Amino acid sequence: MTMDRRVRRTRQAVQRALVDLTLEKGYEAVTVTDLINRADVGRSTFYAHFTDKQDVLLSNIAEIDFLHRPPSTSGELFAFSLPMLEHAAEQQRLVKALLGRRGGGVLVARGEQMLATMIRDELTTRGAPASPSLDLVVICVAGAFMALLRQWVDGDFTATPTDLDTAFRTAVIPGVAALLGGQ
Amino acid sequence: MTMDRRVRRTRQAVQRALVDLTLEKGYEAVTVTDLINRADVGRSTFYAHFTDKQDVLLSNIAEIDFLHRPPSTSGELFAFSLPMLEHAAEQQRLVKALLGRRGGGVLVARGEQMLATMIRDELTTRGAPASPSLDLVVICVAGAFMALLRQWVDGDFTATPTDLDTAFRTAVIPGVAALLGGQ
DNA sequence: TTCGTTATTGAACAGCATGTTCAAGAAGGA
DNA sequence: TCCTTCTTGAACATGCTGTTCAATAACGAA
Repeated sequence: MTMDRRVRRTRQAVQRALVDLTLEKGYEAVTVTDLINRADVGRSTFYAHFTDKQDVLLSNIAEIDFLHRPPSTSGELFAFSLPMLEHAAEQQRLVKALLGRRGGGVLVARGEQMLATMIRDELTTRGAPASPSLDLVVICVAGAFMALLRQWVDGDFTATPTDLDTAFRTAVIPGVAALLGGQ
Repeated sequence: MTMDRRVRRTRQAVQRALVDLTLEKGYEAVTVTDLINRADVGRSTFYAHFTDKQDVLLSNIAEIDFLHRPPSTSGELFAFSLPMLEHAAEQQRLVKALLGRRGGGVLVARGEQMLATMIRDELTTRGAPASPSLDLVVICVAGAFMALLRQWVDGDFTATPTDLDTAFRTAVIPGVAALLGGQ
């Protein structure tokens, strides 16, 4: 499981280089050559570890660990929201580089999918019957949350996690609650 | 105002080439050389009209005209929804190429901004006091709608416009209504 | 410390995309 | 018709990609 120390050093250096360079130039503008230079790693070494620029991006997913939180099924609806936002606030650099406007769109898409799955599970657990139309509502909720997150990140984290959480709940909880109550 | 016929022909050929190629390979994978070949246009001609691949993309915005609908301020809340979706359903090819997963993310971002502005105006017109927290709710609503649209497009337009409209309203109208009613 | 294994290096390479230039020719429209 | 404007194709410098290879360096287990 624990890799060779050299491997660890190399991979980390490249991953950090991607974050740094993305913050500086935006993900699109970052080239493999940039990564190599910034990470101070041989070109052949890079391709021994990653296939792509995007491969480096995806390898960073594990580090955005607030996307993997266990869905706290008990308690209030969408309890994931506030803790997730608070966690994001603590990882501003990383989150901004990877999820921001200047970041690679891939992670946003993945995040939205993971969120949607999480939300769908929560709703069916609470008694909503699985159906195509439920899925559509789930997309709305996930889209709302991710849009909020993106906006926050691109606006350099003005507003507090609580502000965002409140807005999110204001917008979607009444609708979802009506859906659940009506069963 | 009306351009030289040659100019019209050239620009159209390139724009169409972008749509076609995006549907085939995805926007990212399309190169300027591809556009030139498909449009059957000289390289120097291309650069006489566009600066970029992205420039071609943006020049297509005007064609997605349902993003410019006048906000029908009267009648029900978010009346733009169903007509917009119906219009999108009629322009599947174009919409899928430009707004889909394989399309350039730029237009999605623009669409979300325009939507947010439209929604904000509608809410303030109806008496919601302008404030930062209102803006956050607006982001949620716009994000929900765009997420729905993206999902629809990438799923090849299964579901009807009415289905989507219903889901959208189910998810966000109760929350927004509470916000308006509470004033 | 030793020693076999594994990772890194740097340079070189072919391939391809970009964006610019220019003189010659074709098409437009008044 | 005739002047203007657009298009053409080719050539070019530049920069990025992804691969290869033999030499060297670092690792970690015994």
